[in-house]
Amino acid sequence: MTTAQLNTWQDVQSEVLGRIHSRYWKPGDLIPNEADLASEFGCARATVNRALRAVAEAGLLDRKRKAGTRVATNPVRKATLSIPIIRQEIEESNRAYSYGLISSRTAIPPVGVRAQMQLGETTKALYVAALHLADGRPYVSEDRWINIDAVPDILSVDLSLENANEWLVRNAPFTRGDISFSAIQADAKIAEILAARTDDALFVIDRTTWNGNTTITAVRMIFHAGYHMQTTV
Amino acid sequence: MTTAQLNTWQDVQSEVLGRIHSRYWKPGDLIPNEADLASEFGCARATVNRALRAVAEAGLLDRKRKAGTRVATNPVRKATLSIPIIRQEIEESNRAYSYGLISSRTAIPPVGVRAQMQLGETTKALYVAALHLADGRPYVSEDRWINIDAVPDILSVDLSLENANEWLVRNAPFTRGDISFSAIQADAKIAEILAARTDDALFVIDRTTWNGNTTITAVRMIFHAGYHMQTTV
DNA sequence: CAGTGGTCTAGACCACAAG
DNA sequence: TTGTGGTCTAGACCACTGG
Repeated sequence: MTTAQLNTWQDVQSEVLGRIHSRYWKPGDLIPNEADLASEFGCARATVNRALRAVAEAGLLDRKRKAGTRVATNPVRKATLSIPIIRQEIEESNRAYSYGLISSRTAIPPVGVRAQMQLGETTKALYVAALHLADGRPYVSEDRWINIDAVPDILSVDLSLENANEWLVRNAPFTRGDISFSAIQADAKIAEILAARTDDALFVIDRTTWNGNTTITAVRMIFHAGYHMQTTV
Repeated sequence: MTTAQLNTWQDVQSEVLGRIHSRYWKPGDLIPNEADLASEFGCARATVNRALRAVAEAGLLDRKRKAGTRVATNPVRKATLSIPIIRQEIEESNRAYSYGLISSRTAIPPVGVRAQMQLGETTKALYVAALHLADGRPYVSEDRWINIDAVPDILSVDLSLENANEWLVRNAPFTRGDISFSAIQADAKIAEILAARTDDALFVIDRTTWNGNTTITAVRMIFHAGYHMQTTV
């Protein structure tokens, strides 16, 4: 295969992707090393490296020192989904965002939440229930526990005016988060909140965020019936 | 702020993350330019660039030519979830994987699928229904339409022996895919297949994949009741 | 041990966009 | 117009790991 000058790493990347898609390099194949590709493409090795690294991050190549670079046999497609800030998600679809605080109080969390947040049996946390609306219609309900020790300032915030998530995002940076997606059947209570029918299937996101080893908050977001979360690979 | 020599881009990255988390650089702040940081850290500008680019990709910085680099005000957390190959997902949890073909035939797809796949009104496609099991118990049902024009070889594959997804992954590379996650209520038919109860809430992934402008396949995966998809940010 | 990818450097030029 | 990030280069050394 002869190749013209490929000057940018994007050029190299698309050449590489082309060779994979055309099956000129097949799954499992060892491809030439960076130095060889660089001289073939007429560019510097660093440029080839940048391109191959990008393709490897996308999951289409496996790279190992000494062993070389192979076309992935099980191209594990990585979908990057940006965890939406609800307000943005709603406003980007040209609907009016609004927010209602349902309840806010300190209490000892139930055992499940306590375990998830690694809190003691007698440690109180701030419980916040709220509803986000799009064009006045229920969009997602939010059930949140906040670790007061980690974020004491939260107690002085008026959560009927400012949405807890947005306050936390701005004032309580986190280093790590676990996210879980699932489906639940609506019970009478959540059905009423979301204007759904009992037994409707609802999409749920559970998230716990940490700053180092300290839990910041655990939240369950239950979306209105019919919600889809979408992304692209 | 004085800083010792930071020699690797990872060093620079953690210093930068530290300054963001400690709020030494606050959301919205303009941070020094690459050249200044390079001299402060005692490394080359390319090293700083590599570090800042990584942090920006994680969503914590916004970078613009001429305008400089700012700490993101709405740190859009990007969760990368690797779309699982079902067999791997099951085997990694130390359960036995098995697979059953329910049906395989060519037919004209229903209008929704036809639109999604951009097929003509009279174009036939291959329909495959299958069930994946973990330790003999239903794990996920798969309902798939395959564009025969794009992948004619699929017709000569014995899909009772080889799982359609794995065959496609190996033999029909794709350039692009749309994915959607949602929740549905089990009807009698799917409830029976998945050993669930009617009205159970089930987690669903719909995926359409393309090679250039050609649709390869559209698939709906309906997971057993109680399934969680998890990831980390 | 030796080949491969991983990274750093110093310098250079370019593309974009704010003023 | 000009400051900023984006990228390329050529060369160098290092870290990991397969054989």
